[in-house]
Amino acid sequence: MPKNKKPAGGRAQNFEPRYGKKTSYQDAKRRPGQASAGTAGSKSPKHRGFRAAEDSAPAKGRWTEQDRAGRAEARGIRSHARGDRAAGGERPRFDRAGGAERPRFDRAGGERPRFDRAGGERPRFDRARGNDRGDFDRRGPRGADSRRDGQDVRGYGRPERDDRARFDRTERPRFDRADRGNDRGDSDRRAPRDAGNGRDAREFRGTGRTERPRFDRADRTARSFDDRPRRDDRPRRDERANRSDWNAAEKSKAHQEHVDVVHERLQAEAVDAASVEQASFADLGLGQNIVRTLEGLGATSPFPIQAATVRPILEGRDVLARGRTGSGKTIAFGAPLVERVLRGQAGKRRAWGRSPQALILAPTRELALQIDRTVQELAQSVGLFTTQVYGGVPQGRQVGALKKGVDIVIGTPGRIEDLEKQGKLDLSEVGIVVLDEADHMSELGFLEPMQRILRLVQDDAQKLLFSATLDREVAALVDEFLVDPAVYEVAGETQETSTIDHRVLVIDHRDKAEILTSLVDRDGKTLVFTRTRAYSEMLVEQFEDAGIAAVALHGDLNQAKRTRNLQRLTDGKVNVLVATDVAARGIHVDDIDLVVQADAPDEYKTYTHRSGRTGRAGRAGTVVTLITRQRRRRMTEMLERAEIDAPFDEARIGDDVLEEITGRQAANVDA
DNA sequence: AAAAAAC
Repeated sequence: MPKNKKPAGGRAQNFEPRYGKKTSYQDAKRRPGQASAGTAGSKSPKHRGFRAAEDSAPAKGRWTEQDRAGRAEARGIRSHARGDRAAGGERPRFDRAGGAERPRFDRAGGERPRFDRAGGERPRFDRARGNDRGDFDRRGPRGADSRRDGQDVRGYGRPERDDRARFDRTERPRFDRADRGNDRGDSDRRAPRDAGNGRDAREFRGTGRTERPRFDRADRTARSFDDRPRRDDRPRRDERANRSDWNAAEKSKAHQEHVDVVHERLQAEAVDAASVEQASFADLGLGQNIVRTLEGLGATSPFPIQAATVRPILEGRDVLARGRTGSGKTIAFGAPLVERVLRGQAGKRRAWGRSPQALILAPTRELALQIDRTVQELAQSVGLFTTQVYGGVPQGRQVGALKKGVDIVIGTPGRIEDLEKQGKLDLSEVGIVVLDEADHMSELGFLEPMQRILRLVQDDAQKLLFSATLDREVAALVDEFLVDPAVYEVAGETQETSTIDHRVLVIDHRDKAEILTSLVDRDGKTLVFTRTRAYSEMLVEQFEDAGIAAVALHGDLNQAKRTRNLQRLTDGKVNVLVATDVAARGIHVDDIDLVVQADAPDEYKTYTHRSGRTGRAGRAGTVVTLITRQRRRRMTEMLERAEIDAPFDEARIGDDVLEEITGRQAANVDA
């Protein structure tokens, strides 16, 4: 029954682990997820990330280590493609003149590429001449030695970065919450000027790898669609066979073993907030209308991930980007995508029945809807049209919109394939594809539909892969569909620069129901995650019985209920949403300040994404995970992989710690 | 093992 509202307990407690000791990787000065003997996830010979001694045996060639990593991480695809290239000696050429068929993206433009042709020729990156690893995969050998030689443990391997991101948790300053929002470039639209003092202003240059294309303004060159290599110049599909077999086998093995697969971290250009904060959206190359619309959306100056990706996307590059949850990824791909479609459509907009030029794919319908809300505004401002294509609703409206002609399709894989097969959605002119939550879209069940869809768009369509947990799990897609992708992440995105407090409550199972009720009995918006649909329904009932209005969100509900229930939380008509992992990724509700994990997640990525429903765009939030005693070890290991340091508290019904969690949040909301 | 994604 309604209780709590106790004002904040001592703040300091929130940052002082009172349970357990520091996690092992802190002591070891090593990042979780690093492949090594001591790494969680690679200790067991049964684990996919496990590297036995013989693993580092005979060097076979310069890309052998990568090859090996690829086999473990990408189920062999990547190595295949590499092998072909290496054997061929030279990277496939894409000779524009010789091309029998021009990409259809430029169909209306006569002989000239229409899509961003101002910049002239695209620079050629000859992989065979030394950049044999590409941007996607240039991490050094993963042998035990590479960790100990003083290099950045994260694998940047660039000595000049030592002044900045050491990722050495024990040495990093801790920030009080009061300071937050002032020291983060992305926490505040006011873009603090003092951010990152003492760091090098480092733009998008590939330090230490001279062969990487640079993105200084001066020597930046634009690339048209025509300049892009055609996919049939790449290794043929039959030569890359049995990918699916690999996937299925590896995945099912992982499932059988209940292994939380830790993929190798993607190597990325770390974009320093301080180095990009000067640029405005207009500076980055976006047009007036879009810039104005962004302002209307509350985006007056670019967040770091946006500052990083807008330019390369406008240049036509394939881009992989990792930015923490709530860091503004939708705009990071949405704005340049609209700009680019606009440029490619000059003079031929609004033709009846025109086929879409861009496709944005999301793993859930709610996320597709949400992306559309942002992208549609941007598109409208320049006279472009978007439509959603997702399942669970009658297809009539979607088909009707497509008949009239749309420029940008946003949707989920199933319905998109369905309409395409019915001949009601023509993907052949799609020149830009975005995969939001790309790592998730590369998982079993999603990967093959994604591959089928990507084969339907233009061979040389630009691909943009975004996720807060982007890792090498996307390798299967990258190898087949991306060309020389640029990889970005935002520097310094660590727990210390986050606005999320993490707590773990160790409870008795018999207390669980009552503790859950007391946690959601509060003023702010609370999102509760369960492992199963049934349990989420059960909890809703339980909360309602306790007089707390709550709604559920899971895949057993029809789409109308799903949409309505989420809306009710957004509108504030209820304060409690109980959801399965359908709501784990991407969903943005402005002011969720407490996430309760009624069931602990099994995977660290799930932890990251669920947690990311709070603490968005620099706002404060708390994540509480309930576990029983016997799960402590597993929880500790998962937190290590998620790179989260959270205090464990024993809790019983009515304990102060519960009041502290709920009461403090209520106080924050008032503030 | 569960969840998501088409009808």
